Formats: sequence, structure tokens, C-alpha cells
Amino acid sequence: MTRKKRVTLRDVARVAGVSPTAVSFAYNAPHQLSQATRERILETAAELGYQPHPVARTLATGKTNTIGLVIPARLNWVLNDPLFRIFLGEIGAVCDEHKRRILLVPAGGDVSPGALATIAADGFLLVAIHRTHPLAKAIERSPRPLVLVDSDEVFQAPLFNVDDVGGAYQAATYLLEKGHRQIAVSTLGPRPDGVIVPVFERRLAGYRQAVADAGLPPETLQVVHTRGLLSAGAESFAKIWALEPRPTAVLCASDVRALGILQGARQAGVSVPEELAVVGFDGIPESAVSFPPLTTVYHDMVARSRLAIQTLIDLIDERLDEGDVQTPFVSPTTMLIRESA
Amino acid sequence: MTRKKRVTLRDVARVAGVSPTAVSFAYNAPHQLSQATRERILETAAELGYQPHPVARTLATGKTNTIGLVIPARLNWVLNDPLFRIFLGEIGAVCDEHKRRILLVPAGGDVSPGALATIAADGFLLVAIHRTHPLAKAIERSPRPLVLVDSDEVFQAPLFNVDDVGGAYQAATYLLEKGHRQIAVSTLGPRPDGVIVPVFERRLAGYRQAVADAGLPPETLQVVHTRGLLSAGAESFAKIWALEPRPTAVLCASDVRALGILQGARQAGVSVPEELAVVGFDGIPESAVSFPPLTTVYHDMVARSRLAIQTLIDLIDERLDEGDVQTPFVSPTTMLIRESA
DNA sequence: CTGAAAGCGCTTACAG
DNA sequence: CTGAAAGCGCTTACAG
Repeated sequence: MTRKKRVTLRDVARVAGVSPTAVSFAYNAPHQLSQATRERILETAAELGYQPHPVARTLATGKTNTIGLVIPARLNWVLNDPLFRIFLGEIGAVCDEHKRRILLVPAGGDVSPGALATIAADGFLLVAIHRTHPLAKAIERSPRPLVLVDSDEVFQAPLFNVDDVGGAYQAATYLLEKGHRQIAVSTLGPRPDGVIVPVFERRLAGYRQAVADAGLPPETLQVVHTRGLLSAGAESFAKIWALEPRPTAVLCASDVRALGILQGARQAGVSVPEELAVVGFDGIPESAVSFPPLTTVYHDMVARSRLAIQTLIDLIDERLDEGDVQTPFVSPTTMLIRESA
Repeated sequence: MTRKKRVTLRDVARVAGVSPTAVSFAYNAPHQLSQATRERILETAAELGYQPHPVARTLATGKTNTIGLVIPARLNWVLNDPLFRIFLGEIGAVCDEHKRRILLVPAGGDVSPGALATIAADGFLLVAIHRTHPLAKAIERSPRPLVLVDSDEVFQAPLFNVDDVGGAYQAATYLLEKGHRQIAVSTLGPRPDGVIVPVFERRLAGYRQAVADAGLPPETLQVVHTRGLLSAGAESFAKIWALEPRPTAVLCASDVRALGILQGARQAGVSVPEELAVVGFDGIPESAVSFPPLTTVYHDMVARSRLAIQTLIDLIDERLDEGDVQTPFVSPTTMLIRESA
């Protein structure tokens, strides 16, 4: 592996006996050059092993062809979330189609408010930003286009959310109509970095609203917090089972939690739904093949992910004006009645 | 969201009544400035909302603080691989520690050989590069540091691999000693993009060597190809079960495949290990909690991932010289005897 | 069709 | 402690 010094456009121009402009044109405006000149330049470039410097090009053109993907936690955390993986996979697919690259930007509660400014990207896709997030101010005044997913509704930026309140309302109502009067809510505990997840906040609000509208006391709901994803299930189940009075059902802020609780219940020999009804949220593929199959609130993550990234790219390419974006986009939910509740 | 034009260092200098040099120093060499000047500059910068342009800075300094992560397939494919997720999670953790960002570079068989040159990164981490890969030539002559993981051994670059041949040899020998004389090998079929996965190639070689060394005919092994990861299990199982003569055991090129086959067997009502013994490879956490727990060949992906990225960063920062890298690093394997074989 | 020149927005010896 | 100047390596009106 030879670490020779870089061959520049200037070198190629000198050797080929043309101007730097001509060399640049050979790559970026071939039709402006005679066939002969162009070929000579390209040959010389190949001989010298010339490769245009991507950073210099970016500085001159103002385009990085890169999307900054701002994720709400460290990579090893988010990768354990199946819903996030669907999202990331679709973002990747659409970026491939449009020849954009993804720059991963982890942004927990400890991220500096000016972090975005230091990143070489044409625009940003931000996930799960709460109004209290350190980047909140940076969002409003970003000189580059950005798009939000699963975030707070207070921002002046295109937003792609789920009808969390409505979906949660539906799920809670379903359990109430089945006669449940003591219902646990399993959700994420406070994060050490202080980050609040907007989605969970809204789902909880939806559950509460349903209880209120049914004329039942708030104590009908018992909120149980745990950290973690699938792995939090056993702990979450134990906490629920120890509740006084013991709930007959649990509303989970996500399917991963619900699947974990299913595992926890099985290990404890508690039968679902007979002794404990379990309802998830998200409708990830795994929820269909669990034992028992999960009753859950489905929304279309694939379509929404694609729409969000597509919008961002259109904004960057100025095919779309910010004023013309239909926002907020709110993905509808469908209750999937299966066997766990 | 206001899309005002960018405030430059020049603007700050003008308003603050100092030279551009001074403004730059306020950020990059504070001690070279008097307290007063520095404060004035920083205040003006804050007032004007000045943010240093990352690309300009990169062009001037030559540092992007970005690692190019070259992945062997599209994002939505690799994300379905639990072993890859462990890898990616660790890369993310180490990059966080060193304040580097990850730029995702999907590189299937259709990637252009010059792709790396167009990417703004300080160095590259490449996964699963076979000698026939389009990027093969680019690797040897890269002007920027790079490190390989799970790749071919022909390259002149730091390499972090697993003892695939040895581990596979061990697994096959284990089955042969148990008396199995007809053994299927479940591995990845040819990819549409023509990419060959070095790891699977080597594991197959290891299985074959064990059979040869045992003095048995090559037909002892029946190789079965399928596409996909977990989802390929059912198809793979069906193919195996239809084999003539029917094998009594299967060696899987990875744990994901093995887990899929376990599922396929269960659905078909075939009991493991009684009717079919199943051996995996990798020792991912999921292999310990499957039904039945998987007999597999473990290697330490976490340690190896960290070592690889750490080496790359040390190379980039010139804390380490290429000649001083211990390469190839070959992660040892341990056979984990559990219940599936 | 081709070239001289200015510009993208920084950093960093160098000189004072 | 502070500034004028050159440089990082491209692109792109503009003029011919």
C-alpha cells in the first residue's frame, strides 16, 4: 500500500498540456471539450492515477451528497430496536437510489447544541427529537434542510409521525371494553442522558385519555418504567406482576417491550392472555410470529420512512419547496387483534 | 426555519475589527490571542451566528473526522444479520469515544472500482472483501489508511479475521466423531451481484478438510445453497430434508442460518438433534436461548471489532505505523457444545 | 472549443 | 499578540 502524495487536477493539466479548466470539464462538462482533448485528458489522468478530491469538489459545488442521520442514542442501542432497523433499512434503500450516503450522527442528551453545524451533510433526518432535546434550537435555525421523524410537534420543520395518541386510545379502549379495570402501562424509564422520547409520551397520553373518556379513575392505569428493549421484558413483567392491585392487562409502549413481556410471562409460567392480556404497539413483523401472536397497533413504518427521506432529498435538490411540504404527516394506525389480548 | 446566507469567518473579522487569522485563532489556537481579543471575537461570532464551515475546514486541515464503513451489501440486508449488528454497534461505540463519525458505504458487486476515491473520509473499514470484489484493486493503492475485517487474505492491508478453517474443521470433526456419515452443509447461495463472501468460502474448506482427513469420501458432505438470513431457514431445511441420501446432521455457515433451520425443522415436526443434528457458527447471543440451544463455534466478535476500528483510528492519527500492525489478526474459535448436536 | 481568473471558506507558517 | 498572504483542490462564469 503506497502512500504517495496526491495527484491534483493541476498535475494532470500540466502533463496533458491543457488548462485546469479543461481537466475539470473532462469530468463535469464533457460536451464542452473536443473529443480529442477529452480523451487525452482522461488518459493522462488514468496514467497519473488522478482522482478528484471529494472535499475540494464539495467546497466548490456546495454539495456533499451526504445525508446526516441524527439518531437519538448510541448505535448499539438503536440497532437492537427492530422498528428502528426497518426505518434505517428503508432510509438506506432510498439513499442508494438517489446516490446519497448516510452519515451517522449519534445524538443523545449529551450532544452539543452546535453539533449539526460541524457536520458535512446536505441535510438532516432527525429521529425522536423532543422539545427539550439539546438540538431543539438548532433545528429551527438550520441553514440546511431537515426533516423530523417521530418527534415533537412544536418544530417548524417537516414532520413524519404516527397517530400515537389515537392508536393508544384505541388500544386502551379495546381493553376497557373487554372489561379490564386494572391495566399496567409498560414504557421506557427516564434515560440517564435525560432524553425524552416523544412517541412514548404521546402514547401514554392516549392511554390516559381513553381511561378518562370511559369515566374511569386515573388509577385504572399503573405505569411501570424499565430501561432496555427486548431484554427489559423479564424485569418489566416482574414489576407488573408485583403490582398491587395486580393488573389483568398491560399496554406496551412498543412491540419489543411486549415481546419481552411475553417471554417474561412464559418463564414465570403466567399464561397470556388468560392471566395477563398483552397489547403492543408498532406491528413489527416479529409480533405476528410470537407466542402467542401479539395484539398490537400497526402503522406503516416502511412507507413513512421512505416518505420522510424522499421529502428530505427533494428539499435538498430543490425539487420541493419547504412551504409545499404537507406537514405534519401523521401515519394512521390500525388495531391488529391477534391472540395476546 | 430561515434559509439566510452563510456567515463566514471574514464577516466576523470585519465586524469584530480584526483579521481573519485572529478569528481562526479564537477557535483553533486560543492561547495565541489576548483574552480581550478572543472574547470580543467569540461574542461577535455568537451575535452573527457564525459557524465554521466543516468542509472548508476539512480542505484546509485534511481531516474529516469520518470513518468510511464499507459494507458488503445494502443496509436493509446487513441489518438483518445479528453478527453484523454486534460489529456495527462496537464500531459505533469506539468511534464515539474517539469523536469520529461513521459514513456508510454500501458496496455490493455493482460498486464502481473508484468509489472509495470519491468519499470524504480519513480512512476505511471494509467488511467481507473477496479477492474478486470490484474494490480489490482500490484497496492496495489507497492513499488513505484502511483495515479489513472478515476478508480475503491476499491483500496488503491490516486484516482482522476469524480462524474459519480451524473452527469449521473442529465442528465437522465433532459430528464425524459422533458417527454422522451423511452431513449437509447449509451456506449462502451465489449472490445476484456476484459477490463472494470469504468467510463462507473458508468455512466450507474447513468442513471438507475434516472429511478428507477422516479418510471419508467427499460425498459425505452435501452442500445446500439458499439466499437470505433467518428467513432462509425454512427453505434450507426443506432442501436438506429432501436430500438423497438424507443427512443426519447439518453444518451451518452461520448461526442465523442454523436458527432458521431450527425453526424450519420445528414447523416440519422434525426433532433436533434426534432426527437432525444442527451445528452453527459464530456463537451469537441468540444461539444460547434458541430451542434447543445451539451447538456452535464461538469467536469473539466484540473484541475483534474493537481491535479493528481501534487500529484504523491509530493508523489515521499516526499513533501507529502500518508496518507495526500485527496482521493478520486471527480470532481463535471455541466449540460450544449445547443441545442441538 | 479553450483558458485566465475569481471564488468556495477555512488554516497556518511567516513576518512583524 | 496580531495580520498579510499563500495554500488546500476543486468549479464555473466570463471572455475569447
